[in-house]
Amino acid sequence: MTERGTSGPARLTEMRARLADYLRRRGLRSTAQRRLVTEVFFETEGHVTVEELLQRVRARDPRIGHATIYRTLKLLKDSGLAHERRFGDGVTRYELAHEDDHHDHLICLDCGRIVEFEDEAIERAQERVAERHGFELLLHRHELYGRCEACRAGRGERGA
Amino acid sequence: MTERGTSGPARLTEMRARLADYLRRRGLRSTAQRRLVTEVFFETEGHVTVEELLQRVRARDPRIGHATIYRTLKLLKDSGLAHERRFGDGVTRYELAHEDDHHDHLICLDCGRIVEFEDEAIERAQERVAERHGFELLLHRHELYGRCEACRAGRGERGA
DNA sequence: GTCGCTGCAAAACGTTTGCATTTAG
DNA sequence: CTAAATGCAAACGTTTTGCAGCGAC
Repeated sequence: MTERGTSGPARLTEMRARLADYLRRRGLRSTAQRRLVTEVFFETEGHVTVEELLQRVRARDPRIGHATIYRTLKLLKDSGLAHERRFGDGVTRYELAHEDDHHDHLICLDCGRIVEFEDEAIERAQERVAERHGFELLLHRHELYGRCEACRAGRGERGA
Repeated sequence: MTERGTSGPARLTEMRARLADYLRRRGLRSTAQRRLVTEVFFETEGHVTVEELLQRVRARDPRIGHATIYRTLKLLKDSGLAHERRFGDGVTRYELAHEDDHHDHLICLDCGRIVEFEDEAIERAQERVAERHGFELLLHRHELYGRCEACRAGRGERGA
């Protein structure tokens, strides 16, 4: 997995600025809770569920309610900093948006492992399909479900 | 959209037989409610929600409870006669399974129109991606969201 | 001092389940 | 007669909302 766009601390600064911008433009406020939730989110890798994020946030401030997490994640999504993902198991996951990410997901049905992939040929084929049907393509969801190498070898572990 | 496999009434007979088979094999029963729900489902085109199906079924027998619909749809899914689809709007839809159906969906974000597509190049590319990551590909979900021709021309209609 | 934000609890949503009763086999 | 299926209502898990009080600006 290579870094895209700015990296490390510079990227963090950039993300904070982007959120600040988004808030200011809409007359919204920067509160301690919002800062905490976004910082924790920025530090978290992969595809977090709301519940996971809530736990991490409460480790630092137990008084945070789950409504705040939901509301802040919506903000992050709307400002383009987070992607919302629903992989058919009933929970919504969020992942940090990268600069130019068109990646999709491979999910192991046995252990739940989530792998990202990008495929130019598929991207192009999608455009072709949309065009063929007179659609303007705005977004897509592409998930491949299967069994990962570890699970096929019988050494898969349960959980995420 | 071309017919695949058997067509018309022959197809209906075949589907009924397939369900009967599935039930017999597992010691399950053919009840009046199950027959009603499956017949209504067989008559329904496109991607029905549970609620829609319930309404159609209740038009013929108002005493049917929604649990029966859920339970029967699960049966239809498990016997391979129905596909379960969840397009991010919070409702589960079901569609009749065809013989050799590898199709995916194009969904209009404005009017909700659902169009089916099939693309061999994408199917092959998916296999390649899975293999590249050491996955055995079992199933996939591929949805393209955009605006259909009618909506782009400003004459789209709301609803399904 | 506004007016947006918080936390809580309650409501909403689609779906599943427990149970007493009915019914297929 | 047995065990599966039904309908109802209650329970479920996730997400949303109403609201009184709090706090950013």
